[in-house]
Amino acid sequence: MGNTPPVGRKVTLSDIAAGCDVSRATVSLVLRGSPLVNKHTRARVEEELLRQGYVYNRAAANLRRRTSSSIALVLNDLANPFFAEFAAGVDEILGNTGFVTLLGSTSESTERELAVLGSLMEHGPAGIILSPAESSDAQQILAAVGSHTPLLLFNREVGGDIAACDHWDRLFLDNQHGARLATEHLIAQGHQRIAFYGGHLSSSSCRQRRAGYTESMQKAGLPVQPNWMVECIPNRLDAVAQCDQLFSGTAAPTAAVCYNDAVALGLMLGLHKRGLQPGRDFALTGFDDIAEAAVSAPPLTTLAVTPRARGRQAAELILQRLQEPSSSPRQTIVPVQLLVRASSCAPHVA
Amino acid sequence: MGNTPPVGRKVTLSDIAAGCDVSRATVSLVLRGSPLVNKHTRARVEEELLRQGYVYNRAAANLRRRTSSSIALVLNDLANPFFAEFAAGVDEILGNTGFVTLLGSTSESTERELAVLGSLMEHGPAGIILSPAESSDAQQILAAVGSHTPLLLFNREVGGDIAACDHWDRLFLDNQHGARLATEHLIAQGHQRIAFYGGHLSSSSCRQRRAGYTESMQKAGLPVQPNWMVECIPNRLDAVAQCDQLFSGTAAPTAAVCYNDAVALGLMLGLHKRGLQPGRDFALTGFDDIAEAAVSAPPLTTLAVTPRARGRQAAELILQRLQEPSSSPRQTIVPVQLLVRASSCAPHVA
DNA sequence: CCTTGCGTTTGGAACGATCCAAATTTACCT
DNA sequence: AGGTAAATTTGGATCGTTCCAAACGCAAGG
Repeated sequence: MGNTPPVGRKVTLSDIAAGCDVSRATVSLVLRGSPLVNKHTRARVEEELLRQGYVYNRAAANLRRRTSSSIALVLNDLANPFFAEFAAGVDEILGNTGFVTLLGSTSESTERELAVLGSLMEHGPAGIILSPAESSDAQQILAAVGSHTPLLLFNREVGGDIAACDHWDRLFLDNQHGARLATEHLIAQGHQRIAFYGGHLSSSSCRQRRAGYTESMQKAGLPVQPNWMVECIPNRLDAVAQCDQLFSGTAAPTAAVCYNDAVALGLMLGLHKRGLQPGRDFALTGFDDIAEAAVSAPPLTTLAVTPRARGRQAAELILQRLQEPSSSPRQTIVPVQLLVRASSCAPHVA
Repeated sequence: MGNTPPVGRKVTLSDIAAGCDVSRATVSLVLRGSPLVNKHTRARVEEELLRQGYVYNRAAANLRRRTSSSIALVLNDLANPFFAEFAAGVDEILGNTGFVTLLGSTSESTERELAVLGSLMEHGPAGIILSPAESSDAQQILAAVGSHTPLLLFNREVGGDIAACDHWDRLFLDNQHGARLATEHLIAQGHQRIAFYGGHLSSSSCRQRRAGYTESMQKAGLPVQPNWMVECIPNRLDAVAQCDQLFSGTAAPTAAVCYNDAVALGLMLGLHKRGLQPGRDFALTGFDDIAEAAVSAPPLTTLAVTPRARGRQAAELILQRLQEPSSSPRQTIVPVQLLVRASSCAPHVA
């Protein structure tokens, strides 16, 4: 008794069936924990499964059942800690639900984005979570993913004919409100000449943050000088480099709302180089609350967006969508929270 | 002419075949670019593919061909920028090769690691890239992945009966040599009382780095005080918290080799709190060269490990293994490079 | 007219699972 | 024992693709 497992081939359900003299159907029922099968049969089958070292072939099952057990996660920049945390959150939930995460990283390239989406679609994901590249086009993405796979757009709006994609779910940060909170906080501290520093206008999140800033400035009746609106690549290095632009006009700002934490930390260094001490001579705020914001010198006032929780939320949203495929699309705007730390001091009296 | 695509169902190869009146086999040949099919037939089929919006079902093809087009990537901590960069590198290469990345994040939990591996195995990956959790057991992992799927161990050795897993490929950093470089650099700067700060002895990389440190100290004939070997959780927060331990003994160190950059940056803050200025009153080095190392105050001397390149390398190694499944297992130790910055000053003369 | 050969096309059996209706066994009640 | 209902098991078709051997059409050669 007990024939040996097959050699160059994986153990299949038929091998188990043959090994303990039942039909394939019965083994299948055991695998899925059906209450139909008899206790003793189940025990015999389970022993055989162990003995032969069976591993379930989910692809075959999915083919037959016309289901899917994967979710595609396509990110514009996985190396960015914000998205890395987000991905960890997504995977945390999906892993618990028996789904597997198909990863794709696009490095902000729309070409690569389309290629990655195309390749992932061939694996038939049940849904897609997409944080698009900066200049993604709605039409092209729609063409790549079709209209049968639910898609959750995260973090950024796409360009082009958005109307065609109004069946997508959306999960965005409340960028505008966040920037308003930061600006109002600086105004409350007594600042009047406040800049908006960093980011690219081509990204929707930057435009939204700027809008919040502008709104608050107008509401407070404060003017905005052109040289207080500085664009830069949203990383530390370019933020250091563009610092001088802030001070190129006649009226130098005493504070800045920064596009994100990376930019804010870069600006701190730039200020140091000009002999200004951030948190004493100049106030500034960030966005994201990355790990170092709490421990920089001075600690950075910023807006917490809890990317890991966002990842979990995104996963949950797409799973909900799978449950009710035809309920109307949802747009979720998640609030952000102002964390006041030492970098947003009151204006320095010279 | 031209019947419409099916409704509640995906377009299949049979739909195309029916749509342009050829057999399924012919369509299949067209899809795979076979030279056998006639030019005109190919054109007709390709038009029909477009017209119906066909998307290839790779799972079905893989089932029939008994192949796989995915690689599992299982990481102990995706949220860590080092691994996020690594993952981006892996995905970059795999994406170009038509493979898809199955992601799994384990959060340093061995339980979750086994669960994730089990779940990913059901999708039949062609290979596995694993950066194991701190106290992973070789036997258990082997049981989870079987011995038919090639596995590349990254970054850490696993515990338990390693002999059973000597068919795995390995890709490690040269931790010991790196720590030696850092220690020797500090010695050359004139330091004699040098600590090793941070990390957990349960991780193999920490043990290796300590070994390199100890080796260099012995070679230079320098004694090591017990309170100079401080363990801490390898993140910034705990590194700040444990700082005082360094100064608890009679002879305070004047420099420290830190387990990694996060720890080093934390230590900097801890030193500040004690009124010591890192880079002037105390010298220190990190490990990893994370983005902020270059822009901290002072900039951090560290060891560059180029995680993105490591990711690309890991992907290439596993692809090579798929090419030659039975060549003998490889162990690759990649060199690390010392980057001298301002944090590693000469001893301060009081 | 029959063969031969080449270039193309094709039906049907796989791959490893699930579904379903029908068959079989077991249990229970008169 | 006979009959019926419940519990358990099962064969065969099927998911969407690829493989393979066989068949087809057609031109050249005998």
